[in-house]
Amino acid sequence: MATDMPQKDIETIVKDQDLIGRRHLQICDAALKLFSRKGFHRTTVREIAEACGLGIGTLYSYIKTKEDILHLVYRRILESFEARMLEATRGIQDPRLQLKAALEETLKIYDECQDVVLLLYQESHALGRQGLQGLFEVDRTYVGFFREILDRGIRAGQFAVKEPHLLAVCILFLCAVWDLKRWNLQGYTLETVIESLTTLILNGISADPLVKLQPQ
Amino acid sequence: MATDMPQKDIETIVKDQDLIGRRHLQICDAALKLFSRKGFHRTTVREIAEACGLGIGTLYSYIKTKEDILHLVYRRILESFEARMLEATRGIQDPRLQLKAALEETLKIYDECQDVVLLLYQESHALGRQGLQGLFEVDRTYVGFFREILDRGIRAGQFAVKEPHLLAVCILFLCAVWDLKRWNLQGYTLETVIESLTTLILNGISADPLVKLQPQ
DNA sequence: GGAGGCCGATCGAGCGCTCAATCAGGTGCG
DNA sequence: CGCACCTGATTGAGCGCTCGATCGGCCTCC
Repeated sequence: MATDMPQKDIETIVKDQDLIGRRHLQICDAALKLFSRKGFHRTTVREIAEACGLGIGTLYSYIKTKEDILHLVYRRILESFEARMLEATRGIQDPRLQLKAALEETLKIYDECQDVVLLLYQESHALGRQGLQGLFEVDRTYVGFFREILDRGIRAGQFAVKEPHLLAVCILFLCAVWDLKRWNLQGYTLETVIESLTTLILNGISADPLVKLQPQ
Repeated sequence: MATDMPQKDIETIVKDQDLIGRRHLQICDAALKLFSRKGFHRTTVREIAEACGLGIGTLYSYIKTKEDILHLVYRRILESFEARMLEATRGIQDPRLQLKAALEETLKIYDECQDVVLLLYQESHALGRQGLQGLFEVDRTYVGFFREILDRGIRAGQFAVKEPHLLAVCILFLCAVWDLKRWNLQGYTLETVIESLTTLILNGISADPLVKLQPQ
């Protein structure tokens, strides 16, 4: 599962693989905080070095360019998202309930990590072509996950969807509204959003319109 | 209509208001192309000056900072979006049809102006607080427009929506999927997306589930 | 002649990145 | 054990450069 994404392995001066791993974690932690607060462009490499307790030169022993740091951060984030997602929906049989659970978990993740999601949407264009391809790949597996749920629901006759892939993309995208439009959603709670989106989507794709979730 | 948004009027050296207006248009046109192609940060003021046929010094007679240019561009874009939107839905009585028309027009705009929409989502954080407030204001009127349609539909008993504002935000946001996730939507046509989103949303909020649009 | 608009050479702050010097820990030898 | 040696990680001053912004002189038109 995405463990073998197109790695674009970062060139390092240092040889020790174990050390590289630890340092990369260190760098990610520091960079993530700074990027979230100030954005990628406004954060200097010096700041990152200072924040993770390394000299600039040392930092550059573990990366080749500033962009590499962004790449590290993204990779780490998306892997953790995907893991949580799989964990939260594993073993649910009913497609309707599984979709509901997937939506709920994604929104919870997005709620906890709003800084990160903003970073993903706003700064990803700072990556080069190769870096973007890597991101796309991960996103595709995430979307593919929603798509599988939709497909199962369609086969079971519960969902009426003509373009499952398109819809999967839309559903996942819609979750980001909570982060990208939060300034226009003040006053709403996470629970309200979960409920509203779930209702909208489940009703929107339901094959049997009489079985409405949360009819009220 | 948004003509009196919090203007954050740009300080200029030049006095002639008419000239300022023309020059600002000139600057917008040039900057928009460059920003779309290279993003805000990677575009230099020198390039903008050259592209709009002004000297750097002259350009700086019509703005105070580089950020001002972004602000000008955004203002112009959003005003034109709103105008098209109003034009396309004016006079439609049935809330269902009006919502459908609003969705369709928004998606068409977003299709034509994908560079611009990307710019809006990716670079808006380069604006200061004041600039952002201005954007938010315009976005709110745009959202408010969808909200009015929803409210009318609710009063008419056609829509079952608990949180109309939240839903309006979601609907408008969802349209951006066509631009922000286009790399994952290759192969789909604008028409397919319009149809799928319209179906999803109208079914998702319909009070009477038996009246499905495009049941097929 | 002077006010208003135009110009681009110039400034200097700030950036990503390098590299020669330094340090720490392991290894072999007497 | 102690010393010499070596490899590889660490350091930060500084290089080269870019960019936003300025400023003083120039042109044009009333």
